[in-house]
Amino acid sequence: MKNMQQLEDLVSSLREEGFRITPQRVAILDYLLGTDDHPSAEYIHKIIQKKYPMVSLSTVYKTLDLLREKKLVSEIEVDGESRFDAQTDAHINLVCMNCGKIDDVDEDSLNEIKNRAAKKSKYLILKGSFELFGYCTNCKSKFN
Amino acid sequence: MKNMQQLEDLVSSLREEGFRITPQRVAILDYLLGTDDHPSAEYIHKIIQKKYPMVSLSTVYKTLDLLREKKLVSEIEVDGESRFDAQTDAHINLVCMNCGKIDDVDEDSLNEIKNRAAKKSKYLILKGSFELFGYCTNCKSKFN
DNA sequence: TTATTAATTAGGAATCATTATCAAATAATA
DNA sequence: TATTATTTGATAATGATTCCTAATTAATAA
Repeated sequence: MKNMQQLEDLVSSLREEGFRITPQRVAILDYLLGTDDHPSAEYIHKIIQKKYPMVSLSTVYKTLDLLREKKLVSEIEVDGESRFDAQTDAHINLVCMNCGKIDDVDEDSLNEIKNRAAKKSKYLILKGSFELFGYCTNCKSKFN
Repeated sequence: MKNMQQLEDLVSSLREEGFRITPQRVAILDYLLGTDDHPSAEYIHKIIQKKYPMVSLSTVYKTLDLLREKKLVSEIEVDGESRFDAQTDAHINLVCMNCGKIDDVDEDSLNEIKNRAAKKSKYLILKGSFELFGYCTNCKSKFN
């Protein structure tokens, strides 16, 4: 399994930086690496609890903070809540305004756009967030 | 003044749709048309109160809801709060992670990107939000 | 101009995601 | 195995936004 190796690498890199490797952290990272959902903190908590009933919501939040800071997960804000994703390369998030599903779409031009905006604006740009909102294939039939 | 005409047009269109034209609504719309800031609801409230002390924060929220629904203003979520903008055409928002300033940058390719993503994904896409985060010209010198 | 009335406002309470706090538990180390 | 600094869990605090409702008012018609 690809994710197994990926998980071990990320765990090693955290350990090398002096962070402790707790079952909670591993469980959360493991879950995020194995899904292309874009779960909220609360949803992650609900899922993780099935396997590890002793994981608290506040630990989920703190672990996500850590992973975000280490750039191991990306975060987007949708409708007043944060959603997380192990896909950290620049991409577009397609957000369904009905069911809340989020799909990733690759788009090669995002880096050029970033560079153009940086040149035009003189901002020092560190990250980007590209969202398109609408209805997914399942939901759009309900809005005719 | 360009904004005067623009304000009257928007007011007329609201009135024609059966909405009442209150001083609160006019004041908020007027302010948004005259600035390229991307104020939060609370900031709008603070500014409006200087001229009209009797405008409540809940009215600001409700007016912004209305203007957003009528697509007269656009909204982006940054750092847990909504920021508003009378610029409703597709554009990039450059967000300073230090001072919170937001600048608009035009980018012609956004519509093509939207169309490509729609085709790839089969989503029905209704709107987009493109943000780049970093440090503005004033703030970036502090982060060397 | 005034009366009517449905839409709107003000103000405060409620909500909800997130952050803060801190005592208890534990991963890393020696 | 003992030590200790980090991390966790439970809960309180925060803060933006939404909800609620009586009072106000814009629009309309007499």
